[in-house]
Formats: sequence, C-alpha cells, structure tokens
Amino acid sequence: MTEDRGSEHVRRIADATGLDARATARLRVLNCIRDAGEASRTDIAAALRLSPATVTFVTSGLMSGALIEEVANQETGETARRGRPRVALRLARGVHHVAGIKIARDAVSVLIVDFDGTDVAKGEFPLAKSQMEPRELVETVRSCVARVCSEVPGGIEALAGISIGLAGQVDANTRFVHWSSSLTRRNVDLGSLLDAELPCASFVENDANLVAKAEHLFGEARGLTNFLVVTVEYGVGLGIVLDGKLHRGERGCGAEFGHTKVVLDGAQCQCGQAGCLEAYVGSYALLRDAKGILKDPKDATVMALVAAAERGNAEAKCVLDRAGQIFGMGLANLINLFDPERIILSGDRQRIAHLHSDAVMSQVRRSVISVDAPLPEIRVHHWGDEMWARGAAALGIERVSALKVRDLGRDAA
Amino acid sequence: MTEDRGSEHVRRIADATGLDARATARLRVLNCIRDAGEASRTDIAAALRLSPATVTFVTSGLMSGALIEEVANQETGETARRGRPRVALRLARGVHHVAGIKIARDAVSVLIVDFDGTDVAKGEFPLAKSQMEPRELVETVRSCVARVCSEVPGGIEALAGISIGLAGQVDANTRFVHWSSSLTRRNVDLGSLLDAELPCASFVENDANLVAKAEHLFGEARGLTNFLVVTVEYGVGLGIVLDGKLHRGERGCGAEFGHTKVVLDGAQCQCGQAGCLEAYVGSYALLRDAKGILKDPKDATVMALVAAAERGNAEAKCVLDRAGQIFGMGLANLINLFDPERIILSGDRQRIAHLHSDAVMSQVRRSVISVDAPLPEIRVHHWGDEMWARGAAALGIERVSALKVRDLGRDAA
DNA sequence: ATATTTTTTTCATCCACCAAAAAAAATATA
DNA sequence: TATATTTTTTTTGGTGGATGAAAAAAATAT
Repeated sequence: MTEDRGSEHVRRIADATGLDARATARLRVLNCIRDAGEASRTDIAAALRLSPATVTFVTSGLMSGALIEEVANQETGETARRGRPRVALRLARGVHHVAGIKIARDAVSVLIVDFDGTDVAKGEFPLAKSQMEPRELVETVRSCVARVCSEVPGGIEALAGISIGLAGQVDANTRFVHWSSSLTRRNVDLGSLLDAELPCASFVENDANLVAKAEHLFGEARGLTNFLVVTVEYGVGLGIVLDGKLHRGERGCGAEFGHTKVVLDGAQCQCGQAGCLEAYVGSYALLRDAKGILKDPKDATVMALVAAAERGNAEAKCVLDRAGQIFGMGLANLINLFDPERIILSGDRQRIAHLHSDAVMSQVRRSVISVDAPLPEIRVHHWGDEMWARGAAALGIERVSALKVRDLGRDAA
Repeated sequence: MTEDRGSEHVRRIADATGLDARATARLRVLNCIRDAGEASRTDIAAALRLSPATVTFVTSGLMSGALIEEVANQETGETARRGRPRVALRLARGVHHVAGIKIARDAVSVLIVDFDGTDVAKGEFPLAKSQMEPRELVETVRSCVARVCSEVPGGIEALAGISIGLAGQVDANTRFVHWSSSLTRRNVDLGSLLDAELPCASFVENDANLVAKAEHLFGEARGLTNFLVVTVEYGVGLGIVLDGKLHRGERGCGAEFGHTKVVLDGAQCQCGQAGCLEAYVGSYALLRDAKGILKDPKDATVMALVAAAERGNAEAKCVLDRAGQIFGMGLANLINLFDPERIILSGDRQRIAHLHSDAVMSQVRRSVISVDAPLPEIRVHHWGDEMWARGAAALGIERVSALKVRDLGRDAA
C-alpha cells in the first residue's frame, strides 16, 4: 500500500515524452483541467491522486506561465456550500494562439484557436492545383495563415505554433513526409523547410490522426483512452488511440484502414492494389460505380446517389448497400481486433449517412464475435467543414502545451 | 500505516494500477537483466540511464530477495581487460519455481520452470472430456501440477505461482472467464475458485496472449516493444503487444483475429458466424474441406493434407492455396492496421508450413500498402509441444516478478 | 460575533536519485 | 616485485520533487 498516488505514472510519461519530472507533472495537471473543462485544485488532487500541496505548487507554475487561469467565483454556478469555496481553474483564454491548417485536394482551410480551443479566426482558400512542390506548399501555408492572421492581434509572428494536416504517410515526430497526395515529390523533410520559412514552431501530421486528436480533445472521445476514429470522405482513414496515445506504428505512418483488403482479387483501388475497403466505400468508388445513374458529371456527388436510392433507384441502392455491407464488415473487424471503448465515425453528414444505417449496424453485430459485454459504442460525429483544420489545431495545442510546460522549467532554472 | 481494514483496500487498488516507485525501479532492472541474459551493473546503468549508485542500491535489494545472483567471474567468457572486472548479474536460478499449465481439448500439459525460465519438470496428462465444470477444472489443475511437482523439492506448496492458459475469452486481470471451450459454463469467477483450492498465487490468461508472452520473454520477440504473434492450430489466435504491453482491449478479452471476416457471407465458422478467417485457415476448416481427399478419418491431419498436395493432388493443393491466400490477406491487414516491428507465426512445424510459403508472402507484399520503409519482418517460430504451457510459465514468471519486487518493499518497511 | 466546515497554502520532511569521491580489483609497466 | 593505470562498484553527502501536517483563508451555520 506504499503507493496509491501518481508519481509512478509521472515517471512512465516522462520516459516516453522526454520531458523532465516537473514538466510532466505540469502537463498531467493541464490535461486534467482540459478534460474536465473546469476543475478546482481539490478536484485535480483527487483525479490525479496528488496531494493538495503538490497541486498548489504545480498550478501556481502553470498560472505564472499564463497556461491556466482562475475562474472568478461568481461565474461558477455552484450551490453555496459551507467552507472555503473551491476556486475553479480553466485553460487560459485569449492567449497562445495556434493555427491549424489542412491542405486538401482543392482548398486550404485555416483555423486559429486560442489555448482553450476557442475559435479566433478562420479562412478557406481555393487551391489551383492539388499537387505542389514542397517549397510551394510551405509558401502556401505561410501566406494562408498570414492572411487569416491579419485579423488577429500580433499577426503570424504572435502565433505559438502552426500545425499542418496532410493526407498521406507522414512521420509526425520527424516531420518527414514519406508520401503525400499534396506533394509532387516523395520523401520530403518538410520540417526543415517549414523552420526556414515560418516564424514559429510547426507540426505536421496525417489527417486521420488529426481527427482522432480533435475527437480526443474537443469531440466525442473526451476522457477516453482506447478508441478509434474512422473518417470517410474521398478515402477512408483511421486514427487509433490506445492507452491515451496515438498509435502510429513502427514506421510512423499510421494505420491504413482504407487499404485493408476485404475481397480477394476484388475491385481496383486508386492505390494500385485490389480489393481495398476504400475501393468499395470511398466516395470516389461510389461515384465510379454509379456512373450509370448520375449521368450529369456536375451532379456526381454522394448526396445525389443517396437521393437516388431514396427515390427507389435500385442500382443506386445496390451500390450503397454493398458499400454499407463492406463497411460494416470492416468495422466489425476493427472491433474484433482492437476491442475499443468506442468507435467514432467522423465526417460530413451527407457523406456518411448510409454508413451507419440500421442495416450496417446489424451487419456489424452479426460479425463481431460475441462477448457477454455489450458491443463498443459506435458514435457518429458530424463535423462541419473545418473538421480537419480543427484536428490540426488540436494537435497544435497539444504540442504547444508540451513546449510551454517544458519552457516554464527553463525559466525557473 | 497500521490501519487494519482500509489498507487492504488501498493495496488492491495499488495492485491494479501498478507498483510504487521503488518496486517499479526494481522491476525495470529485473527486466533489463532478463532481456540481456546477463548484465553488469554498468550495463544496466547505461541501458536504463540510471546512475551507478542507483543501480547498486536496486540490485542489492534484488539480491537480498534472491531474484538475481552474481555470476562467478571465471564463468564469464570475457577477454581480460584492464580495470576492475565487471560482475555479471543474472536472474536467480533454481529458485521461485513457477508452474505453467495449458488446458487443451484432449490433454493437460504442465511445465515447471525456475525464475530464469529454465525447465525444472514437465508432464502431460490426457483429458477424458474436453469440457469440465469449473470445480472439476480447478481440481484437474491442482492434481496435474501436484503430480509434476512430486519431482520437485518442496512440492506444490513451494511454488511461487501457478499460471493457467485457457482457450476463450478470459479477463486476466480479474481472472474472470467469460467463456472458454474448456468449461461447461460461461461467466465463471475462476479466481476465487483457484484461491480456495491452490496453495499459492494463480494467474489465468487467454492462450494466444500466453504465446505472445513466451515470445517476448524467451522467443523471437525478445527486446521488441511492438509485435504481433499469430498462432495457428485448431483455431487461429493473435497476441498483440504494443508499447511493450499486451493489448487486451476494453473488455479484457483480447483480439479475435481468427474471427475477423474475410469473405462476405462466406464459409460457416465454428463460432456460428460466416466468413471468418479461421473458417478457411484453421486446421478444422482444412480437414472439413478435404474430406474427399482424406477418406480415412484417422489419417485426417493437416500433415496428411500437405503430403497429398505435395504428391500433386490438385484438390488438396487448392484447399491449401486458398487457406494461404486468405491467411496472406489477413496478415497484410494486420500490417496495414498495426504496422508492427515484427510478426511471429508460432506453432507446430507441420501445421503452419503452408502458411509461410513464397506464395503467401508474395500475397502479403501485394496487399500491404507500400511505404518506402521495408515490410515488417515475418518470422516463423516452431515451438515444441509445450508452446502453450511455456507461455503460461512466462506469464507466471512475469506476475511472480511483480509480486516479489512489491514484497521486497514490504519487508523493508 | 463565534463556531464550523472546507479549500488552499506553507513548511518541514521523506525518499529516490545523483555527482563525486573512495574503494576495490584487475592489468600494464618499470 | 612494486607501482601506476584503468575500470567497476560502493559510499557519502546533497538535491529536488512529492508529501503529511499544520496553518491560513474564506465561506456558511449558529
């Protein structure tokens, strides 16, 4: 019974992240406050199994670094109790602005948030071409962020970090891009290019992982430690969070759910292989198979296909049904392999409606090996357009938090 | 520190969450020595980034608890160097005996090892029936272990732990068996039954996870932190180790690779569902599909099927080829999802030969989404018969290590 | 106005870890 | 053979982070 407190966790986390013990304690408290939204020192002590004395020490450090702030008492809607009232703490607002930016096929979207995750400014810019030279991409990032920052005091120079989401195989730790659909070249050391052009810290991550981050910090996965996020759009992506950490795999490139094989020698996929899940479920696959129905190319959207199916078009229904069946099988396999707390389907309402129908869910139930415990919850999260940029911002906040708690230590020393 | 009732509760929590700082340090050093086989204090300090002073302190504690021992100098085959010679440390031998026991369909195998993993005694006992009442199973465990222990000084009373491998859905933390093919009943709290009947600590685990443990401690996964172990026998099992820890999933029942779906509305599986990987790859599936070839029921083995294929029997070849294709697709999907350092195929030589042929490996390469990094290594490990029992013993050693390092702290206080 | 309750801070202490010095145990060299 | 050198291990004294206990603070209850 020597140890029911949290010091052992601190060491484990410290080993993994490279932060020293003090910074790790600060980060744990910060994340606890973020998870709770608002928390008093007593709450934090209970949640992290730290002594009140430690919490006072750590929070005073965080406050001096303007990472958290006290909530004025009258703001808390607490029923008056006896005793000294708790002082709620929350993440600092209006400071440490972070830019999240997503490079898509035809547009760049930028979202600027403060440390609390509150929106500060946003913008979307069309892209002339879907593939760019690395330098061109970096310049695009800089100029788009700068334009959105014109609304923000201090401009781009005042940002605490810029976080970039890219489709493809991205090593977030080294900021090395093995391959991305947005770049004309493979194997680009984007990190050094970014450092040369940008006035602040920058981060790069695979876009599905970003959405997982967004769900973890701001969405349907708050407080969870084992969950999966499936994104369906042009392709199909997967973010895996196990034990509270993004699982990026040995080669650092994340999971490729969209290219798991669901049919031996099946349909041709854009990746060059055959039988990929994405080749049945991705929006480009649906539209490919629905050419006969959606003759007008400018009407060739998933929404139109769904509408046709609802009007009773048998062929449209067939295409969507098959996508649903395959998708249900894929989801069931994820559950069989990972047994997560929750699976979150993230994406545009119209684009994923057919993927969480009763038919799909019953397909999942039929295919998950039965345990007496109930099936993991499958939730749908309809983000707005800025889903990806918000994910990038979430990553940015996380990284900036780590930098700040580390630098607080520097100042003291 | 002298509360009588509360402290027990606190201890339970501490047990569930982990160990105190001192015990954790001891365990880290212990694992470092186990990984290395033999290591001097200097080696340990370098490997764990601890100061020599700390290593001396920790190792002296481990030696006083008879968990490690010094290797007499002449035993080390070191070239004579200048300076005080290093004293190698290794796990203690001949002490802390642990029994690993596997309950299979038709037999019980028991393996007793010492703290170092060295075999001390073993035995195999036929089982009259493949399913038992929980009490009957516990009694079988006790009597089989006791019989093998008759060769061991001290007998069953002197064992540091008994570790039991069961097929099915087992929650290793609570020792609760949701379902097992060896039990006539579902939802059995095996832990309390075991505690009532056995004179020492006992542990329960799913059999595929056990093999993963065995590979990690003694096999092809020594020193790795992210790997998968696939077992092929009657069924197909998967053990997942991520970040050095077994991933057991939210419901604690481990991964069900054998029942991931590979064909929509495919072949019927013993689990009642359709299209499971196991229904194409498991030995019972092969034999089911090969009934026309292997007419003599006593000759109905995978080995005979492989032999028939080698003799040019087209039907046999077809059954094996399909199994190989499906298996290759399954392996590729594991790589796409987990991106492990290594995948280990564990099992009997004859039973898995057709699953790592060139054809299967090229199927894997065709189905893994290409990265510039090389494919994860796929290794085959042919264990002897006692693979499962050795896995159970590996788990036992791990658990006993945790108990011992914790109790060392107790004695000091 | 005083007592009570609860939260937060202060303070002395504990414990793991460390750097540096000392000791130990070998080889190299004169 | 005696002494110097090298390397490992142990001892010693000190440091920093977390802690328990006591004090302070800030509210309600009487």
